[in-house]
Amino acid sequence: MSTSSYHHGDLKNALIKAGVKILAKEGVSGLSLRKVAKQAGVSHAAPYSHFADKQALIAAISTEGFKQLYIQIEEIRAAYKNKPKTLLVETAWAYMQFAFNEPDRFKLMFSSVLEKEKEYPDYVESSRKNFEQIVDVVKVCQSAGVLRDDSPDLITVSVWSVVHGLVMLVLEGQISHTVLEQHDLKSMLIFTLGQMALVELT
Amino acid sequence: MSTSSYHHGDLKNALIKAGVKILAKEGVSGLSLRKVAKQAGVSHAAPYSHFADKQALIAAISTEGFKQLYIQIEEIRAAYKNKPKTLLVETAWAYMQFAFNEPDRFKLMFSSVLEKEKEYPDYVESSRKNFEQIVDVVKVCQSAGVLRDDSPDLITVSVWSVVHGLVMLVLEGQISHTVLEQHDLKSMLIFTLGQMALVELT
DNA sequence: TGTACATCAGTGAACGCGCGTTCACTGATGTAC
DNA sequence: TGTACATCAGTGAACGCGCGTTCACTGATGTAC
Repeated sequence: MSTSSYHHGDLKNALIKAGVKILAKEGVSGLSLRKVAKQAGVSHAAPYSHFADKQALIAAISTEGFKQLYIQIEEIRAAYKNKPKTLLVETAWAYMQFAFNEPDRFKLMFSSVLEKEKEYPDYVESSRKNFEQIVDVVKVCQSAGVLRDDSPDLITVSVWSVVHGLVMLVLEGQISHTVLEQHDLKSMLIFTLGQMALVELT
Repeated sequence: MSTSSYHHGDLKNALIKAGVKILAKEGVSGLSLRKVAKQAGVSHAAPYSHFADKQALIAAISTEGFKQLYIQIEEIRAAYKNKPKTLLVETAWAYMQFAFNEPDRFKLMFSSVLEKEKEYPDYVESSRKNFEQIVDVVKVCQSAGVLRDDSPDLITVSVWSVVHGLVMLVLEGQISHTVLEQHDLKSMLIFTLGQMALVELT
């Protein structure tokens, strides 16, 4: 599987990686099949051997992102199994860090750029799994009296909303300079999550 | 100022309106100067008499959106001056309704599609004004014991985050079918805001 | 009131560009014998 | 072990398209006299 051979060997994954790189360098609007192919060192028609069209590549890039995020949060869950307050904060913080490490992949994943989700069962499944993962964290926090004992789905939507909203507002440059200068991101996250928790989070 | 004359009379505003319409029909990625010109019934080079480039038109479309949203929320503020709980809910609801009436303009306004904001002082100013408007609502709620008595800026960021996050997640189709079927948007908004409030909002 | 003229909003042709996708092809690979 | 062959991943030319922007122009308008 030398890189100099005519056949690439693992072009499919290489294209996903290249896509992630283009996303990081040029954003969602700069993501094109031709650039991805070039980044992977392959002719611009080569991706069609592995993806039906641009949407299919986008689906794969997103899906892979969901899986990575899932793993990162699983690690948090394992580490803070018995510390619900820390579990809540660190799960949210992992989400936020993921978003800041790869802003444009994050935006892609949680946007409707992918038009026919239904056609990509792997995408749908990993997205659903990530939601269930947060529901599980929320349930632990509910049992421990950290979050209100309401419908777990609704509480999850609330918690997710507040974290997702904060992330998006910061990512999109909507939070004023003055506010950002006075507080670091993690403090803002804890403060904001703290508005929702039944107990002090710090 | 007949519409059949060679000179349009109010092309600048007509172009903004046309842009809003294209946005509604084809989304942010479908917004092009050429389509906007066509929609306004004018040659594709005509916009350059009123806007330096595409970014300038985008700035104008966003700015006008901020001004409209400001007015809508001012009406809410006038109507519920002395009912802080209702004020909070209805302000958030106005924000949400604005987003759902014109999803793509909303996304445009609160995104970083506009690259050099600084070059559009009118945009920066109206965006800042809208933030201050929410801060004022938050302060009223704090005085009335509806929201925690912390830094108004931070509380505003929290409240804004939760509402913005919920809006974005719903707009981008991230909330699962099953959850959406069981709760209407306003209930979800009130529930979510309720997580943050010190008192029952209903 | 009528005329000459300056202004400048809007026109239409043209530019170069990058895009997604297709297609006939080529050549490296692995397998059957 | 060596050879013939089928497979199919990757190539490169070509397609049509819509885009932002420029430019020399035209003709409607308002103003100065």
